[in-house]
Amino acid sequence: MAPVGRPRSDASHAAILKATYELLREEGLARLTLDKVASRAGASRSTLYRWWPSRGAIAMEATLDMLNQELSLEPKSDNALAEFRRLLKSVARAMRGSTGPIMAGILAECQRDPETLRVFKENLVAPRRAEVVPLLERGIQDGSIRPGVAPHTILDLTFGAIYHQLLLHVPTDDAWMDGVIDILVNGIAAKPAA
Amino acid sequence: MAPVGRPRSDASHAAILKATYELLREEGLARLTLDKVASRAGASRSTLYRWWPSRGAIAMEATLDMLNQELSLEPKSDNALAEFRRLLKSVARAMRGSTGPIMAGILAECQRDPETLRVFKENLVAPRRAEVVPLLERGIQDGSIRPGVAPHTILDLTFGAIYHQLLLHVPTDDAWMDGVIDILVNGIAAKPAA
DNA sequence: GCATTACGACACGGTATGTCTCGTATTCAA
DNA sequence: TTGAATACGAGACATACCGTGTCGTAATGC
Repeated sequence: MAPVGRPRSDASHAAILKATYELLREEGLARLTLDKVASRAGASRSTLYRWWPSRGAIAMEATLDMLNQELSLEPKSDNALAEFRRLLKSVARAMRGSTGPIMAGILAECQRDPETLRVFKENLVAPRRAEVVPLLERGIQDGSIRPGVAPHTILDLTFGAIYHQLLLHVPTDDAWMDGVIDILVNGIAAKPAA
Repeated sequence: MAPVGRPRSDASHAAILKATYELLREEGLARLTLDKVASRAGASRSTLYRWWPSRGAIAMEATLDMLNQELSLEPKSDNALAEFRRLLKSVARAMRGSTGPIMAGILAECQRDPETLRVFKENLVAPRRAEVVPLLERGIQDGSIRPGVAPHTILDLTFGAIYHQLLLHVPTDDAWMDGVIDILVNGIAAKPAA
């Protein structure tokens, strides 16, 4: 049971993630090469390949580390719908910074590497949804959200809208996000009786 | 003014686009190389580079040719909102076939090549929106869509949702699309009086 | 000490890129 | 009919990155 041999170097691990993260901010995932990561981290490419299967995997780990710091769901409890609003705005705000292009790059990488997509869904999409879906279900029960809508579909729409702007490189602002939320909450159909 | 010298070969042009299109269906954009395109088309790589600046540009032209055949807005005229519904379903249906992965690949390519993104927005996104936005504005005027919503934001949401499923490789069906449209039309907020 | 594992440095073959040269083909104008 | 201009297919070339492998050395437990 006792691990034998020289242990993995935490310093090297940290240096690699740091170098990856810096390079992602500077040049984006598209121009990220393992050569650059290794040389900036003072590591060798062998070490990278020993611990990660692909470029996408390294970028993913570096990004998840960063995202999980940046985005934390603080569960204030008033109306569930109001809380959902706050959540969306915080996501949109995060994507407005240098995190946005990195996320777009990761989504792109997911298209060329199924394994990266799997990790992305498993370690980012699924956990986030697992937090938000109960919130929406609570909203249905407390009467702020109408019954009959599938929480997952709500999330497809909202994150879809944010991804859409990200991928098309359309900058977002609070007004845009307010418009999105308004449509999402109230719909676009004219009310029968105003 | 008269063009001098040997004219561009239409046969070669067509063969290249056909080869590109076939390879896109077979292997996707991620595995598309200009070598393969050239050899399948019986052309030389020189010819490809003479007429297109990048892999993305070739893939884009081939895809636009195909998309513009596949998707045609047939303007039946009843309620504008009903027409919008039909449009969305036809887009979702198109993305369900082999076109979906190709679109996802193009969106990915756009993240690594700004010029490809520019062409994509200019030749696909913008013209489509130019068709649909007036439809939505008509819906506002004929009373089926409530005033105050920005047509562009509606499209950000709807296409965002479709792209979202595409990029995360989540297959869609009619039920999902119905759910999306329901939320979009009616919103998620509980009606004050049911 | 000794087995075991991690490390950095480096080399190798493979693949795709973008640019270039070459000989040949096709068009128009003189 | 000749020549200038341009396109074509074939292929060479340097470059870049990839993924793997080898080496000598360093660090840990027994």
